[in-house]
Amino acid sequence: MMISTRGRYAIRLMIDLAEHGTSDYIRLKDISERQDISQKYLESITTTLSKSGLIEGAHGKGGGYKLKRSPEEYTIGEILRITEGSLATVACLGCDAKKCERESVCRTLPMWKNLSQLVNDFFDGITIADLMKQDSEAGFFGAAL
Amino acid sequence: MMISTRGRYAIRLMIDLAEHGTSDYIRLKDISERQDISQKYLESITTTLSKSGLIEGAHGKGGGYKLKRSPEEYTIGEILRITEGSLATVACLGCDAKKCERESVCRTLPMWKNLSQLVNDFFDGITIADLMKQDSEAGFFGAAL
DNA sequence: CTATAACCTATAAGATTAGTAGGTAAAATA
DNA sequence: TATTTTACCTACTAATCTTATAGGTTATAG
Repeated sequence: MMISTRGRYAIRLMIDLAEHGTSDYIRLKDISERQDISQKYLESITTTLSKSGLIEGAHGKGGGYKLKRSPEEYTIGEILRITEGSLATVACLGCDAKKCERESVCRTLPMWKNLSQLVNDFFDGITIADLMKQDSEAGFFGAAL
Repeated sequence: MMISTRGRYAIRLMIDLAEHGTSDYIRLKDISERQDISQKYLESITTTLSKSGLIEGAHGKGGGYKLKRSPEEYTIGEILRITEGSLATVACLGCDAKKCERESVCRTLPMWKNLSQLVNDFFDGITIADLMKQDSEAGFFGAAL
């Protein structure tokens, strides 16, 4: 029942881009140092984010990555669904779930569906911009749910 | 971000006990057949549940397992925290989390805390008894959150 | 005393996580 | 054009977690 480092690092990376890359490209090297995350591991994450069109990269000197939209246009839900594969809370609701023959009599399925809805709604209600302003209004977002 | 089979099977096992064992002990063999879960795997789950005092076992003929309380006195949260180890949504909030030195400046920690609270509250709001009556009022529980 | 069923310890295959290693391609600059 | 810089790409790996299985021991009922 855990969000893995991959998804968490992706969020921190996006926040870092939002905070430091108003218009310029930001080097992975800098993000790696600021966030204390291996540059190589970050690379594998940017590949995913780039292919999904969330960020764009530029080669060579002066290159790096930057956001393709403004921070308030990225929800955490979108980022996590891309980097974690899915936000399903049980295997039978996941992307590669095979049809379960107990489905019609399953006493727990509705509960998992409700939880999955809750989790997705929670993350879809928070944007990168929300996490940036956190200094002033610490931990207040997401609490309304 | 998934509840594993261990936790899910534990819930099904508890429901099975609640439905079939009004006062008698229920054999694992029967639960195994009804739920289509390996008896050996169920054994490892009952060990955990028994040690935590949620169920009690009896040896020999006529033996088996039964609940120690009535179904409405077990929350899903309690069962899952025991069988899954924890319901933390990120490693840094888990049981064996080592102190994170980024904690004071972490832009995402409040979000994880809010989510963990949400998930725990969700599961603590549902009992075994709720899951039993599901036939009539399918999927209605937990929706109030 | 025998059958039954929980209880206990150890092992293990498979999948996932969390990276690492080493190269290639493209862009800027000298 | 040569060099540096940076993203981009493919493959590999160590460690951990999940999902069990195997085989034996203990306690109880009849």
